[in-house]
Amino acid sequence: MSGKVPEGVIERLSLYLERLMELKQNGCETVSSKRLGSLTEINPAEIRRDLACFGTFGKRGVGYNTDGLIFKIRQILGSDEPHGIAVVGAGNLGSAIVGYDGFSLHGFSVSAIFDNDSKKIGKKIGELKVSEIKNLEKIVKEKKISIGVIAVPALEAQAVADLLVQSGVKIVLNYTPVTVKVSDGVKVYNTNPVKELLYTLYYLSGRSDGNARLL
Amino acid sequence: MSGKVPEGVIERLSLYLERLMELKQNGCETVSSKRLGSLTEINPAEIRRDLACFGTFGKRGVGYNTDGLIFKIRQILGSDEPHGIAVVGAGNLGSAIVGYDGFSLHGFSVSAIFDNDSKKIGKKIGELKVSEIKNLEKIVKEKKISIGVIAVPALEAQAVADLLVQSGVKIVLNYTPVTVKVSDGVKVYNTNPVKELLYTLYYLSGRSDGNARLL
DNA sequence: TAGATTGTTAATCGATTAACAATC
DNA sequence: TAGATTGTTAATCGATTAACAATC
Repeated sequence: MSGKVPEGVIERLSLYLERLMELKQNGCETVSSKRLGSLTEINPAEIRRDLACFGTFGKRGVGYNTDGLIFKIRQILGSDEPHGIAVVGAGNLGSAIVGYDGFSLHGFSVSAIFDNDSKKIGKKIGELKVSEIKNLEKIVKEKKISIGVIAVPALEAQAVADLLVQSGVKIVLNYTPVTVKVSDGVKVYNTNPVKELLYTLYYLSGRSDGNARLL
Repeated sequence: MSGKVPEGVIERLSLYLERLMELKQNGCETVSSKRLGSLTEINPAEIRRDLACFGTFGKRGVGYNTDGLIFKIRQILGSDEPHGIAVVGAGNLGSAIVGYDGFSLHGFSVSAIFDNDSKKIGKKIGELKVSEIKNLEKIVKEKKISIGVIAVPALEAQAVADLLVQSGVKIVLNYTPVTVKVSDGVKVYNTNPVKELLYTLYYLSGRSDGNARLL
């Protein structure tokens, strides 16, 4: 097991996790690779092989214990522990992210929001008070926040990224259209609806055979 | 040329496009696959092969004409024509999307925004007036809008998706954490920051060798 | 025991890379 | 002409799938 994990395994793992959580909610205690394969449109053999990278979790003749597999995948990904998120920018986008309710199921939670606009500082967004951006480093370290979200105007994106990295954040989600650079050891995910749109356009405009697998 | 296009080519094409537009801004009239390769961290041979799927655009001994290649890639992707976007939901998220300035460079523009809250209807967000959701189908058809964005509470996501599809939209960007289903011929992109976070977590937590290629 | 389904090996498939003749 | 770089073929690499013995 382990050795080297093929490209794509980790991406699929989070897909399995999502479906497994749905199955669990539906009271499903056991699931076969065949079943999970039909839910995810992934070949059952591939699923078994993906899981085999990390150990043997199933029972021959039976399948996988839903709960057990959820637990295992979380362990593999690292989402078995809680992760704090710091949002920088308390405008429309920042407020929307604070209100996003897709994080909590996976142990993520927005635990601080920052702005440099004195009119916004101290105001409440959901349960959170907007903090001064000057206090970012202190608060990020205090709360051991590992994820930073850039939700400021594009021009300020790089400066915010630098500040986040300096404060010890390990993952940066950048919602501006500019590409930010960070030092090694920190991972940036530049969200980019345009990339997806372009990708999808191609498969719609009759330029392909139309049998594309979308992301 | 053409035949069947390998998985991943289209994704890379939009990356090339981005870098090419930067090069153009810097006054670069010609670019070699080697240069583009170093900017994108993609093997030059792969770039040439990717482009060869669609024709021969370069000059041996010289490279590619920046402008010409931009034009060609746009043609391939379908972003040589303008595309209208309808945003549904005039809350924080919808407002943020209207203000997003990454679309215009690629011919996308938000041309309508909708809500069902009478307090919001008629209000201006940026240059746009919020329209009643009842008029969505009419306006989408009138303006020949091909892209719909779901920026409403999760519970309403599926209903909005259905309405968008019924109105003739061909691409749906879903910003809620629920997975929406649409009929064949329509492509949904379920944006999912959680998927990216989980993916990235793995490569940070020392569980891998740390040499992952991020999306 | 018979049926089901895993874990894993071997076969297939497809995508990436290297190499090089063509040619600007 | 000499140097550079393409377009393309052949070689490599890695990932997916099929098949099946192990075993619940």
